[in-house]
Order: sequence, then C-alpha cells, then structure tokens
Amino acid sequence: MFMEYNFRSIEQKWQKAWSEQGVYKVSNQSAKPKFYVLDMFPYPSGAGLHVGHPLGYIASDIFSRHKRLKGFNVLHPMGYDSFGLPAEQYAIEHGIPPAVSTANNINNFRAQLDRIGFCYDWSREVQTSDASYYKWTQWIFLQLFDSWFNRRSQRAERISTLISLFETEGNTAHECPGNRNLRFGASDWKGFSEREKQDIIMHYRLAYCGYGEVNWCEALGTVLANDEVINGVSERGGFPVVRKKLRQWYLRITEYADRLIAGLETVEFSDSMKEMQTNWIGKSYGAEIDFKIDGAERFLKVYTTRPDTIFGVDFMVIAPEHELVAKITSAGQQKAVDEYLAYVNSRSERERMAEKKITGVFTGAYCVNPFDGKKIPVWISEYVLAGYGTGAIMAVPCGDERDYKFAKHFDISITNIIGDAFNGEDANPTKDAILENSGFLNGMVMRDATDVVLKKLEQEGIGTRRVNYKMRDAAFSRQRYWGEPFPIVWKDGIAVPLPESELPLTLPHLDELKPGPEAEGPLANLDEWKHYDGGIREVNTMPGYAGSSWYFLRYMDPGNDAAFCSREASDYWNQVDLYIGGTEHAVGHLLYSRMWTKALYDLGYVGFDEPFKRLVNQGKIGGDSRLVYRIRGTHEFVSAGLKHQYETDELHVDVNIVNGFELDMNAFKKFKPDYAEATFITEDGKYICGSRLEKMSKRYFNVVNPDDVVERYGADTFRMYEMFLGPVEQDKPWDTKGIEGVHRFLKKVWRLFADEEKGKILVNDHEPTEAQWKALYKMVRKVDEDTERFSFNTAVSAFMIGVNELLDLKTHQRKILEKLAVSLAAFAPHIAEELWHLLGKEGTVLNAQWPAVEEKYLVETAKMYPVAINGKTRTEMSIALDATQEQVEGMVLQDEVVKKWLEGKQPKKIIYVKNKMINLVV
RNA sequence: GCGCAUGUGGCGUAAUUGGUAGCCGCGCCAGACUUAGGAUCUGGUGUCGUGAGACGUGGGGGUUCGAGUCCCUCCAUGCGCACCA
Repeated sequence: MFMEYNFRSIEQKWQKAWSEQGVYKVSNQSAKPKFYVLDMFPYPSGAGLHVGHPLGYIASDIFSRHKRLKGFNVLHPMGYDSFGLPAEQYAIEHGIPPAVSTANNINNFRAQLDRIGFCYDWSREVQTSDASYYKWTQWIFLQLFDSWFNRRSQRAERISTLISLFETEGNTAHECPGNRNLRFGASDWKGFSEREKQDIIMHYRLAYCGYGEVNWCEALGTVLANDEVINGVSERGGFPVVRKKLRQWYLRITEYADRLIAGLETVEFSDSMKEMQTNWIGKSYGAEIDFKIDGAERFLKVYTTRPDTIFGVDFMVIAPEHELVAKITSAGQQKAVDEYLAYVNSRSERERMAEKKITGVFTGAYCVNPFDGKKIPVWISEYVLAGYGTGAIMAVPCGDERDYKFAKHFDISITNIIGDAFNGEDANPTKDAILENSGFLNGMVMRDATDVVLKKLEQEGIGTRRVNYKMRDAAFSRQRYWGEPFPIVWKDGIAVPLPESELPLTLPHLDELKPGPEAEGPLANLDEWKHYDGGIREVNTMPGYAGSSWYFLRYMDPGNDAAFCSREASDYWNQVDLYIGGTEHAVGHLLYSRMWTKALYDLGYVGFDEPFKRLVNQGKIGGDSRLVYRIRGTHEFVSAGLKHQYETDELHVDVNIVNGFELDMNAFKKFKPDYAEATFITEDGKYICGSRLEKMSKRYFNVVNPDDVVERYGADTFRMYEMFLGPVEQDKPWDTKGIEGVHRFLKKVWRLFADEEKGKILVNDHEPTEAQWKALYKMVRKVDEDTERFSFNTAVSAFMIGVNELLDLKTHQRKILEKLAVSLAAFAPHIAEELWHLLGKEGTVLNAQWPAVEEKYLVETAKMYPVAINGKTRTEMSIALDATQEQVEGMVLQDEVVKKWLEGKQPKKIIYVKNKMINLVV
C-alpha cells in the first residue's frame, strides 16, 4: 500500500533533503532573539552509542527545535572531545594510531547520531584533537600562563602588572599563592637573578609548573587530576594510584575558589549539583595558631575551625610528612617514630582508604598552651593530612569524634570543657554549650567565644584568621602522547612560551607510543622534536579536560583563524542558555570550564563570567538484563519458572535474542559456540528468562543499540519513546517492548491524514468543529508548556491524548492538521515534515510558526465538580463556573446522592472552591 | 558516618498552586476482523468484596473541611562526599 506510514523512506528522504538544503545552518546575524542549547560533547569511544547516550541529545534537540518554532535563532552544535587516554591505550594494544582510531570512532558516532535526526549545525563541529582547534587551547593556556590572580581585585591580571608591582613594592601586598613564606621588597627583587625572578613569577601564574605530590597511576603511566581518582584507584580502568612527587603543570584554580562558589548563585544548576561543587571546593573558616614547642625555639602551626575549644586541647597531631617530625622527635621515641613512618610508607593510598585503623606514635615532644601553659604531647598520625591546612591539628577529644577515638585508643586523658554536654562516651561537636575549664572563656557560649579567642590570638601575635579550601590546584599535565602539546620550551630551567605566531604546536607523529625515560611521556623519545631553539620542549601533554574547558566558545565562531572566538560572536551568543549532560562531570569539567571562562572574562576576551546559565542533568538509562539458567555440569537450560527444581548456574543472555522474557532458542544456540548443543526445559514450549536491572554494559549483554531501534521503529518513534520513558533527569530502565505504544501513536497521527487501506489522502477543507479546535488547542498548549519546563514525557502523553481525541472526532480538516503537523515538528521531525508536504506546503516545517492558541475554544462555562461528604468524593455535579456559594449550596442539597449520604442531617459547613471541588462537612 | 535525592497498580509513569489518586503507555483479560497473528481495531483492568461498599500513594503519628503533596518520626533504595581539623 502506498499510503502507509513508511517511516524508513520518509526519514531517509528528509534527512537527505535537510542536509542538502543546509536547513540547520545557523547564522551569527539575526533579528530574532538568540538561544544557545548545548550538549556535553562526547568522547568518541570505540563502543559507539547505546540507547542511554542519546537521551540528553534528544531532549536538547526537541528543545532547540521548539525554540526555533517559537521564533528564536537557535545555536545547537555538536563536536567531539577527541583527545584522551582510551585512544592511546587502544593504540598500544592494537597498534592503530590514535588519530586513526579516533577518526573511525567519530565517523561511527556521526552515522549513529545522524540516524536519529538531530538538528545540529554540523558546519560548526569541533574536534579537540584537530590542530585548528587545539591551536586555541594552547593559546588560552598561554594566556593563563601569562596571568596571575590579584587577590585584592579578585581577578586575573597580566604578569606584566605583577612585575611592575614587584619593582615598586616587592610582594608585600600580594602574598605568594605558591609559597606563603616568600617575602621580598622592591630592592630584593632588583637583586634577584633572572632565574630567581622567573621562579618567583611561576609561583603566581594561573598555569604554572611545579613540583608536587601528584596522583601517579603506574598502570596508565600518568598522573591524574583529583576528580579522576575514585577511592584510591583511577576512574578509568580502576588501577591503583599512589602519591608521587613529580614536576607537573597545574592550574591555579584554588585562587578562583571564592568566585566559583559565588557564581553558583547566578546560575540555574540543581541543588545537588551546586552542593557537590561547594563540597568539592570545601571552604572553611578558622584560625592558624602557633603553639610553642616546649624547650625549643620552634613553633607548631595548627589549623583549626574551632579556636573556641583551645582550652580543651589534650594533644597535637601532625602528619607523618610534617617537617617537624625530624626536628622534635625525642631520642627516646626515635625508634618508635621510625617504625611508624616505615609502616605509613608501606601503606598504599588505597589501603589507607579501605581500612581506617587508629594508628599513631608519640614524638616525645610537647607544646605549650599559650593561655594556660599546659603541656600538650605531640603525636604523629596518618589521619592528619599533610596537604590540608598546616598538616597539623590541635586535638580536642571532648568535641571531635576522631580526636576522641584517638585519645581513647592511646589512653590520653580527656579534658571536658563543655560540662554536661559531654557525656564521657561520645564526643559532642556542639557550638552551643557553655564553656568550662576554659580560663578567660568560662561561662561563654562556644559560638560567641570564637571571636573572643581570635581577637586575643591576633593581639598577642600567636594566631591569625585563615580560610581554607579542600580543593587543590588542578594537575594539568599528562605523561602521555594523545593530548595537546604544551607551547613551552625550557631554557636554562626557565619556561619560555612559544610566540603566538608559532601556534599551533602540532602533535608530531610517533610510530611507537612507549613511555620516555624517567616517567616522561612518549614525546620524550623524539629527540629532533624535543630539542628546539636552544632549549628543550615540554614533553608532557595537556589533560583531557583542556579542550573541553572552552569548546562551547568555539562553536560560536568555529572557523575563526585569528581568534579562539571573536568578541562579537561571544557577545551575540553570550552564555549557554541550556546545557544538558550527565552528573559525572559535576566537579571536573564543570569547574574547569567555569574557571576558564572567569579567567577569559577577567582578561577581557569574553563578556560573561559564567559559561552555563542553566544546567540540566539527564538521568542514566539502565539495562534490563536477561538471564538463563543452566543445569550445573550440563548443556541443558531450564526456564525461569522451573529453575528452583535444579541446581543451576545463572548466565547473561543477549537481550536482543529475547522477546520480552521469551528466549529465541534457535538464536540462542548461535549466540555462543558453547550453546550450540543446548537443550531446553520449557514452560508450555516457551523458555522464559529471568531479568535484572543493572548498568547497560557489553559484559551483561544488555546493550541496546539505537541503530537497531531506529531500523525497526524509525527515528521519530525512538525519539518520542526515549522522552516518554519518564522525566529526563531521572534514571530509568530501558524496556524495548514499551516502544510499541509510541509507534502506534505515530501511526494514528498518520491515519488522520491518510487511509492506509484505501490508499488515499483524507485531508479536506471543511471547517473544524468547536470540539476539534478544543482538542487541538488543549494539546498544543500542554505540549508547549511541558516542553518549556523540560517535562517531555508529559508532552508526549499530551500528544497521545490529543490525537486520540482528534481521531474520535474523525478530524481530517486541513486547518487542524496543519497545526498538528507543526506541533509535532520538534518531537517527531520526519513525520511532521512529510505531513507538512502532504498538505501541500512549501519549504520546511522547521521554519513554520508554533500554532497560536485561540483561547475562545478553551473557555469553559461549566465544570463537573466532585462533591465530597467529609472529604470523600461521593458524586459529581455539573455546575456553572460563575455559580455563587448560595447557588451551589442549593443545588448540592437537592442532589439525591448527597441526600442519601447526609441521612437527613444538616451539613455543618459547605466548602465550595471555585473550579476545584465541593465538600460538605457533617 | 555526613549530605542530598527518591519511595504511587504487575511495569514505566501522571496528578504544575493542599482540592475527584492512578492520566498516557506497556503488560494482562475479553471481543471484532482474519487462512494466520508477535498486524489492526473495540472494550475492560489499583486491592478486597457477589454486592452496597471498604481499603489504598514505604511504615507510624500530626496539621487541615480536605494530604501523594505540608510538619514530625522511622524504614528502604539510589547518588555524592568520606579521616578536610
């Protein structure tokens, strides 16, 4: 039949036409208001897409198309985050160069994406591994390298301003972020050698090179950023990670900590997202206090957020790596301390994470409490981290759980400064108790005492207020090949940036990606490349997040060879209005790109300092695995309902050879060679599988490829079904069976336009009835509202309700069908376009206008009110909307059902809420 | 352990502001058309009960004329952080 809904030919036809006509091309010049919708661009992995990946892409695509129909100039681009470790690992294992496998994977991704019918403007595509792109990643790096963060103005400024400050006043007014103890005056500065000057400047740069403890992953042969390490192992691959001191590039993101926190108030991210970022930054207010070491001219500097508890300090704990360990350990304790340090060194990061034993050793040294002269023993323990605060704490066991446990474990006596608030069994971290045993603080509420102590500490010069952050500077180099080379040449130990004219510094070809000497990357093996202009090139490369920290800007002006993005373009497109992506980038990508944007803003290259105005996190789609049960030691498989009668082993089976729960037994025999001889114990001739919801992953054979779904049901069905599954932001399982309902819906739409059996078009030019207008507009309004608030699942439902009604009303009038076709254009663009042309329209439905709702068809004069007696609905009554309380009371009391329930009694009260309900209180 | 979410039919879910709980779809049941059905269409489908009706949004309590929605408490699941002083 030629009038049937042939989605395959329809979708192919329009995808081809759209591409030929360039209908998705977006201009930077337009009289329309702009709207920028962005997807987190993918890393093009070899595995391709499964049905979970496009969820966010479909949502953003629908939203973009909707905005376009509503008269916006919509930027909706896509590209690839194509540098990264997996391509390099793959190259090492299979001998295929990263550039080649990446290109293949990108082609694959593109083909998959194209089949779903996205409205991306592919002329703006970016690939982070493309030299024309990473030229500007390198350029931005150089701007960060040439900048420092002025804490007084709270913004990035050029290094030249820093140098003139040094020349006139030294660094007295600008504490060195890389080395707090560094102090020098203008005359000192003039006396420094060039090398010394450069070393000092390096301590200020926003992109800097330094030595530091990094997360070294031996298996990956590289360092990892903090957010790439999960529970002591690498996020990718789960390999062990150790702390190692290495020369490394960093981004001084800590300087932006306050602005990153403050900026969260200006953007629409979910509360949990904001909270994750806030926690990651981990700002805390406290004090640094110097405790004199008893019998020595040394001080122990501790960081505490609770200076009010200073009289409750029963011991000190310093990190095993603390510099005082070597200096204050008493002769008597030397052996015990050495043994403890050896023990700590033997423990990997992972072991420390896994088993939290209370360990520690006494140094033999004592501190003196500055206020009451009490002697306080100094202990060493691994629970104090060298990298946070000062690497030393004052322990207050009555108020801190860990300190309490430590004191108990080592039998240290506990001073109670909070009276009844401390029960002797558990520490109580309250701030509301009244202080006792606390010298001049006695009788004060702890909360108020804090400031009193701080003032006193400052007066006496033994302590200062201090803000601390959990967040560390971000490691910004990798001992790897497949990343952006640093445009830096080392000359006499000084990092010299390449001039802009030499960018891009292209990644040289390498036949073999083996590591270089001394934990250096593969580039170190390339002698002729390494030696350049009388110096040695930086052989590390940039990490995966370099290119992704600014890609949203490149889309605005992708072809620009003179700038990363013209100010004109970024002023026009401005912030990303809607950013859709997964939560997994909460503390990585989202913080880095926010920081880069802030730096570019400070330097005057863009006019906004938050990149993403609104962020929506799509949920994950889980796999619905199918299980078969093999009788142990045999090739016989037993159906799920009978498995308890046997001893069985549970095995995953490919979900694609199972219909619902029924196994295709012939396909199963071909699934794996082992199963060729399989026999089955069935239930009524059917083999029923077990099921389990788990991650969608190859290893569970529960991966559903969008290509297969599109092939079977079409892209429009696939798009609408993904949305119909539930709220975008929610995690949910994939169930292919349910897709039939959505497919049926599209066929119903088709039947409004054409009769499949008789093979003719049904569209006529009659005037629609009021009921038909009402059904249409109700639907149009709901779809519009729901789409605007990202409630795509209810929008699909509104379509279904609307079309069911129109079908019941035998609606074939052109006036209605035109508007229906337009309203569908965002969700099911292919069928919408086909129907648009079937109605004889020109051009593309993409450029149509969203139908304006004619209110007159939606006004109601009466409503069916639920009538409740004592809150329980007993009947319904149709009542005019403008009825008064008296009229309603009269009508209600006449009603037979109401009379029955009143049993002759007078209602105490009749509640009538207009347009809602009626309730009688008896 | 701390923080944040989320708990509604057999399943995915709906109820935008405290106002008819279960829309829409899957599945299931019955029927129609059919050589056939994993096609299409029609009707039914929260639970208990023959029925009138009763019960029902994780459990318990509260506020209210009225609670899935607000408050208290407990439980379960998911996510994030986890010696951060």
